[in-house]
Amino acid sequence: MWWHQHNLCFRHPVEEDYSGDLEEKVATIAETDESAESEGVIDSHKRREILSRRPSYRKILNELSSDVPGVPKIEEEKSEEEGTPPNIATMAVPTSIYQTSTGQYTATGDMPTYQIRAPTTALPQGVVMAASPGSLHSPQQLAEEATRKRELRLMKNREAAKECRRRKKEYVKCLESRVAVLEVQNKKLIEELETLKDICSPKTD
DNA sequence: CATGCCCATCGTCAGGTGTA
DNA sequence: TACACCTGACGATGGGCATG
Repeated sequence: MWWHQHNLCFRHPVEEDYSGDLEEKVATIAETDESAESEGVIDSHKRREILSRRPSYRKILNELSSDVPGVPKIEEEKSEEEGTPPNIATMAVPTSIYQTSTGQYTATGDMPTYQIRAPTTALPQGVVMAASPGSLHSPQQLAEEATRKRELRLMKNREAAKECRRRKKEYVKCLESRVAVLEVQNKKLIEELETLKDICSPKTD
């Protein structure tokens, strides 16, 4: 059985969409919603501890597709999406440094300016390999290196989040179409059963 | 027109998962 | 085991719509 215990209650109003319901529908899982009352009681931190992970959408869908011929596989990348040219990556270099609980970061004070349109597997290599740790000397250089690494990490994660959301949408669409197919199938089987009943049952008149 | 509500989307963080 | 990747959660933002 699937990961159906995941997120039965703690639905984020927007991002946490209804895919869980679809999963239940497809798998015909008996719902145990006694925990619905506890919504809002458990804080976010505890929530994360409770929630169990499930496989990635790509994995799930690919497994689905191997089981069911009609189910499409999630593609690795759609670089031609929206018709925008790939491999455009511009980043503003932050100037000021601030301290957070997780480390020393920098900021410009306004929103970071970036425009990225590159496949996740083809990140700007020039940026990645720009400086090796051995070539750093002054604290300023170290700070710049840390900043550069952080910006790179954020950029990668931004793209990863986009891709993840795209996959999730695709996954939900797939589930929806699967629900439709199964409903039709179910209807047909019920009709067939009724027909067979009529044929097999002896007339008593 | 101003305000409030709802929804979609985005960027980020944190932590789980996969793999070399 | 370190590292990269993936994804749930959260807050911010902006657009659309209804209402006063």
